[in-house]
Amino acid sequence: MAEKVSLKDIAKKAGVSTTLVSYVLNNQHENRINKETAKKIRGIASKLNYHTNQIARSLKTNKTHTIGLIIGDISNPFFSAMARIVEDEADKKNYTVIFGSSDENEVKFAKLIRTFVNRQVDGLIIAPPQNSEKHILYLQKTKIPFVLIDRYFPTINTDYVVLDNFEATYNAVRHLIGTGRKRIGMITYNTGLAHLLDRKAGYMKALKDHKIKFRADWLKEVEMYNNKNEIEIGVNDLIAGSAPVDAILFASNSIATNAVKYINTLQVRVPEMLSLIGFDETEALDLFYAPLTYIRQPLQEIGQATINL
Amino acid sequence: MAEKVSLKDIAKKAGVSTTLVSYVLNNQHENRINKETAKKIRGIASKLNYHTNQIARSLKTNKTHTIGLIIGDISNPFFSAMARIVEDEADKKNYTVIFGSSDENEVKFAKLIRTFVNRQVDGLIIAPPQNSEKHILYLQKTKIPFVLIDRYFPTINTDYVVLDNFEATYNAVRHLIGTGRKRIGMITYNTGLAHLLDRKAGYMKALKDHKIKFRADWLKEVEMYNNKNEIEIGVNDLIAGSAPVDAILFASNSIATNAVKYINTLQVRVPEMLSLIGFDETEALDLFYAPLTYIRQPLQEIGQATINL
DNA sequence: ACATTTTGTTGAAACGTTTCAACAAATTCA
DNA sequence: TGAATTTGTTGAAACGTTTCAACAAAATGT
Repeated sequence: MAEKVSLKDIAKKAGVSTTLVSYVLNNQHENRINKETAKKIRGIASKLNYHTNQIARSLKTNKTHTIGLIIGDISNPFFSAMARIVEDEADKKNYTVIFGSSDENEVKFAKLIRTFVNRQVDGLIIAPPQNSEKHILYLQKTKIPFVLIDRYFPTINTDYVVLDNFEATYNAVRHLIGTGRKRIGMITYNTGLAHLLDRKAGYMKALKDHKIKFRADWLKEVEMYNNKNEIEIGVNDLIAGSAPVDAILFASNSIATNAVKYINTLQVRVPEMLSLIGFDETEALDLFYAPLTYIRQPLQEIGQATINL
Repeated sequence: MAEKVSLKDIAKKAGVSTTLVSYVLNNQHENRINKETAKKIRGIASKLNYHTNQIARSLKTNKTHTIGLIIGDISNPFFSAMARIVEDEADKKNYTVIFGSSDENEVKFAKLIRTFVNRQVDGLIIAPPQNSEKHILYLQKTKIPFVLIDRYFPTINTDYVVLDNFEATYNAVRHLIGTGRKRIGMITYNTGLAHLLDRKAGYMKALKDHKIKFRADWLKEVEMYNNKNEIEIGVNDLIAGSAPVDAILFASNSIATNAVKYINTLQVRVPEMLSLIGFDETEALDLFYAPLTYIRQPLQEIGQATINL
């Protein structure tokens, strides 16, 4: 029971060639094939509970109908939301997605690329970590189509789908200023990732354009991982330091979550004493007593654009 | 540039047979093979930037080194945390994971099973939705190893890794009673899924064992999807109905999140007026002004046990 | 009646591996 | 020295598909 059944088995049972079975089951040459034999073949196929061996098919056709998704961490809500959208879009086109978390680690990232390439994925969707330029360049040589999401490398000419991060933070800061805030801090990562530099640049430019002199102690840069402590120190500095701020802009949802958790334990009234703006909506923050403003990424559109590329 | 290079290419360049190349690259028959030729082959392989075609290998070996993960929704924190752990464990054994979200929908679920089986996954990890027994039975015939997680079917004899849900809610309720609560409500799904029935049963039994007479209007059962409204109505009934409760037990993280969000907008002091206990820790709830108690699932252990099976 | 076209079907090669069975040459044994 | 063993290598089949090129039989045209 449940032995593997192949085209050959069907062919034998039907007394025809495997070619014919293949044609019928793939609806090819429909105009040529005898309706009766076709029906018979289909009958046998379903009686034997035949299922195409995709591996064999892939080997022959050189298409795996698989797309690889490499993100920072699938358990991060931002990425898992992304994954869900990619999955749905892929499904519409009958693709399956395999995923891997890089933990923003260049070595793990390289390994994932290698694995996915070996598996002959038809395409890749990638949120590249810092210092991974060379692997992106490698990928280009390999001719496997890929798209960067969320991040990009200004020095490399690739397809990418990212928010206009500069504009996003620029507008956010302008909004804060519009509501009367004058001392605006930001917590971001100490990284060279272009999208984060853009966010920083947008922040700076907005201050400048509104004649607010930027102070170095308004900007806190933390590690990308295990940064809980740093974030708390940063928050402390910002609200209790020599020049306390009246608003903070967080460069990512995970920074925002950690910071807000901490602020939650403090005696700070939000938004009366302190305005907060986050990046990437996340359910986690909905429960904060004061509603947070978000810079929302149009994930749906991003996902779709990506798959289509 | 970047043309596909195969064993044959290496063999030709090295003037040996593909057999030998295969042996060398897979470190087989090491004792037999001439060190020099081995080195030469390896040299050529890396110069040509050879990478095994896993598809071809899989076809021959009948192993794909892929495991399929079918959960309710990858963007649900509980499942994405699960996915992350599965990924890590799989990675340790050099497996890749493909995933799919069933949305608790039996039809989508069946399609995922079919897809993954066609792709010859080596094994499956499944959080089965309601009414999917027949697909599980089908899977058993197919001889593909699989494990159920989070849920199980009492009528089917399978491997599964689930929390002792009965015990968990039993203890939670006992704890509430221990802290003086006497009118304890529960919000769960109106479903036949055994693990949720267990949670309900644990709640009931604990009440009974502590001589608290259960009242039907303490128990609210909501749909598994699009239940925001129902949950809010449920919460309202529980705290403002004819017999207001002094504690609520939520049967899942998503119920808890929705409920707490709503409670957050009300004039209810937690935990003074109302105790809350959730299921499956989720970051979302950390920001609630009052710390919530959780029934935490030992995800790590679950993941490991699962992969090993 | 013969040539042409259409209809229905098939054999065999190919995709890139793995692996069995075999072999010649070199080495060891007695 | 001849037999036995070890060392190093290989040809070819197989995995389950897809697809090209070919063919016979039937139908059509003149």
